[in-house]
Amino acid sequence: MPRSATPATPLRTASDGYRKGEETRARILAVALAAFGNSGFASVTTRQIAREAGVNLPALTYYFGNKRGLYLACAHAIVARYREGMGAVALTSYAALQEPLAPDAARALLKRLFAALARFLLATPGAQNPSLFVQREIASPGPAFEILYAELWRPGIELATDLIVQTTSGQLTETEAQVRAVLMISSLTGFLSGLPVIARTAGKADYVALVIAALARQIDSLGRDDQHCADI
Amino acid sequence: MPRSATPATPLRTASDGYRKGEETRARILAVALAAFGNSGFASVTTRQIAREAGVNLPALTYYFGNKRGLYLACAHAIVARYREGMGAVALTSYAALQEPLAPDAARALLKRLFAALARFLLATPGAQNPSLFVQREIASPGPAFEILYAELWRPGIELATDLIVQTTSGQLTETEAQVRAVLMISSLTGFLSGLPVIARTAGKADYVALVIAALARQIDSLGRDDQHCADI
DNA sequence: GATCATATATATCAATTGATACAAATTCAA
DNA sequence: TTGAATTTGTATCAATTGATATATATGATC
Repeated sequence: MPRSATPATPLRTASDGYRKGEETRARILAVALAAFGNSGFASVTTRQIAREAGVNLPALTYYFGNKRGLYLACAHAIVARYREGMGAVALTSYAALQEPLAPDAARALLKRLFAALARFLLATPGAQNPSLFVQREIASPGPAFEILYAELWRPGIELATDLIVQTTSGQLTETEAQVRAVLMISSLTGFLSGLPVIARTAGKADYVALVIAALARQIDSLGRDDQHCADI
Repeated sequence: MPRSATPATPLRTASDGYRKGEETRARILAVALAAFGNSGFASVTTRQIAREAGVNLPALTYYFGNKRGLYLACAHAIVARYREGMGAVALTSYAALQEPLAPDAARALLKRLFAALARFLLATPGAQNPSLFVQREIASPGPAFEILYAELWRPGIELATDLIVQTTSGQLTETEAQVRAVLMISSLTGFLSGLPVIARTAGKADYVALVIAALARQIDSLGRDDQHCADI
């Protein structure tokens, strides 16, 4: 009998006994995260997850209620992982944006933010990387869209947008800055999706450094209006 | 009885008789393209496609052999659409790259290439937009990966990479240039994926112009090394 | 050790899915 | 018109899927 009526976030008695179940739950979650991230909600079967996690089918129901509950649990885990990896840098920027911010200071924060994001995304090994999961859910909303949008997408875009506005001393409108923000973030996540394919032709390089350098250069060119804008 | 033993690309007798079938085939293909692009191969059922196309289930088998064949036909249609929309601009660049190319000329070609790509991708209405289909297949290879990789991804990346190398007068290594190319292309496709979500907060703006302007500015900053590269 | 909550395993169901056999209708050439 | 090829429609199958009823095993507390 399941221990909870709301299986998506099962209640756990305070007593730390029965720890084995927690490990099983974590193992299922890790397998599901990789599987869903790779192939999407519909492509992955519950049996496949159960087999790879070394459990039997009803274990998924026992721990997560149903397939959708497992998927939502993955989304929550992803949000937690992002907070763990990006929370500090994001909070620093949030705090700085509370008071007037000089363009150069904003630029430095922007670089630090994107460098942290690049490191966070490119450091996580492929199967456990949360980027593809999030990308998929944003591109074609599924059960976890609202969570990921409210907890990751919107705050991320807004933070980057605000920093870009400050970096350019208000030369860009809110919409223009938002377009830049989405373009920069998308370039990162898109690069990550293409990474396995890139490694197919080019060898293994220090892509983290290369990506951070490219983004830093792009951020540098943000506040400057002395470009020689040639023809279209 | 199906008219062909290789249903993926059914043979059609030269006589233009029986034209009604060709229309039905096109209708199924259009519906499938939108459905697969939105939700991926596994999420879409053959019945759903048949219903939306106004045909019955065996019609899919009759025209495309099986679900996989229909999916591959979608991939081929996407390649054709890309060729139609981008072929001219791409060929111009290919021709120019045959002989030595001045940085400013390469930069102009690069701008024109990305402006065309942005227009092509952002102009196509959401449901019929091929970008999501391609993105999905590149991020997690499915039945159509080889086609899209060989016909779209690799040539596209290579062309942009070569133009970037020429624009920067060889200041960037092949790998560095490739990273920039993937980042720029990914930013476009990623932006497209986020567009429905963006329109949720910001209103409807002329995103085409904004995106083209942002990319042009980024291209302008490519060949210049007088940046004030501050802290990380 | 008794007892109960927790955890795992077996067997099975109802619904959906891709695919097919086969019949009926339509279209074009002779 | 006749007839053959093409196109559309009906009914159904075998496999897979998510989920459940239910039995067994394990761990904790007294």
